[in-house]
Amino acid sequence: MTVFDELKARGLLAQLTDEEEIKELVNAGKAVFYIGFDPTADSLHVGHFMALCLMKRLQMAGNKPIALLGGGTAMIGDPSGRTDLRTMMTKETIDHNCECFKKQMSRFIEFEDAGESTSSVEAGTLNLALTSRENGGNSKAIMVNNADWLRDLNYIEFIRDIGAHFSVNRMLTAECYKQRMEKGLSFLEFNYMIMQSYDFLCLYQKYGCNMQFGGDDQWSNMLGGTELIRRKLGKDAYAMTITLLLNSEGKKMGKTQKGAVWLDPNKTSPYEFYQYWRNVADADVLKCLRMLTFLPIEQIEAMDQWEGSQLNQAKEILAFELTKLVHGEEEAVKAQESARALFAGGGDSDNMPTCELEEGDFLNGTIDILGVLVKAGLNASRSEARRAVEQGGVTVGNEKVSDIKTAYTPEQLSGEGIVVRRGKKNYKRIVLKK
RNA sequence: GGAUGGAUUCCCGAGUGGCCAAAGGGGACAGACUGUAAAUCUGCUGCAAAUUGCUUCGGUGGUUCAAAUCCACCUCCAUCCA
Repeated sequence: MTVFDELKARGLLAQLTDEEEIKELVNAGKAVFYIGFDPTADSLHVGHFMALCLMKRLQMAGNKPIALLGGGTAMIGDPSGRTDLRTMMTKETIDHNCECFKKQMSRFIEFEDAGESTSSVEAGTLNLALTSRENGGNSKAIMVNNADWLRDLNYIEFIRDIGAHFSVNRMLTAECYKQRMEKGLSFLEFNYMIMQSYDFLCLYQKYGCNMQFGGDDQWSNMLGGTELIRRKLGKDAYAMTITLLLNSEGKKMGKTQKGAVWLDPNKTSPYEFYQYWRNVADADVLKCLRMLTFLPIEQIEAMDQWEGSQLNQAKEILAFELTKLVHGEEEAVKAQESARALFAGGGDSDNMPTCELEEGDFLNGTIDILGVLVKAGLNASRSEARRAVEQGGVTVGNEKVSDIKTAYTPEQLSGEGIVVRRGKKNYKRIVLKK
């Protein structure tokens, strides 16, 4: 199966400027494509992950990826599909986020070393990659930051040179501004599309980048780029968007009430990450497997026959595969084992999230259950913890706690400690700090 | 710059002097039922030393025994006019 057919079969493709052309270029490994990532936070999330997977897939087929960090565009903020203004970030925050993105991305995608493209290299594999300076031979990715060409732009020059090619009338009809037409759109944000279009032009000129991929919400911005290239250079460039990963209720996936599901293990632990996918709705499992994992498409199609509780296995596979991709096999195994131990009952609790209590946490030699819940982060406040206990949602060991006055002494927590559960899925082991 | 309307708890939104920690809905959380799913039903949803106390209704001051509610100024947003 060709890459293009595979992408299609996985339901990843949303909109394309020219299907035949793109298909041909991509299958032949001749595309130089870019995907932009605006550093709006200090970690990548699931949406970025999909884009990185796409990058990986195309790279494996011999195409050359360019990862564009939006150190310049993040100064403006993309209004696409948003109902409100993004909070403005300082340069320092943006630069810091760029660094974080860089590190995370290098885990998924193979990048050229700095300076590699000019100097000769000794390692055999790299040499091979450099046999041709044309896009065909070298499929190692490069990383660029649009801060390099956007931040120092001269305003007058820019609007004469680039701005003149944009029709405000047309821009206003763009889908991505729809929601903002009701609530208000500042001139600052209105410029975002032009910046992104300019990026494409720059990359086209500098690296021969002839394709741009991105989330489906980027469609308008991407078209701006292809059009600009045609007007400025009279050349064809292509754009293609990835389907947004929506759940059966039409909401974006990868979001929890606490916020995004991050790829950074310090922001979303491998266990939480695993649990997120373990808990997707029946209706969404197959879609997620297709769009997010690298499992052979035939294998996924076979699971399509599964029904009812058998789907639980599919969820386990999904959770495991994704955790493996993001955090590595070792972490994935750990997460799976602790999940099985907790939900299948009893067993090994070695990998359970643990909270250590110190001497100061005890008042008059004891700590009450509410204190434990808050300390363990299972509840945000004592009031909340109280409610959880009163409604019968708290279990210590195998015993339901029904009295909010229940208290524990350091002796009760010594050794193995106790396992506290709030609700069905939130566990924490409490031990004494040594 | 002018006119008008607006800002209420996680979100939407009611409240126009005491009966207001603030209706209703959504979401979240907990319970029942299940398959760590969905749907449904029930409870619950500011904080705390908890039949009580404390802090909240864009901001700052003021009137009053009493202010989300009245007054003044300010900030921000939307619509129309320029």
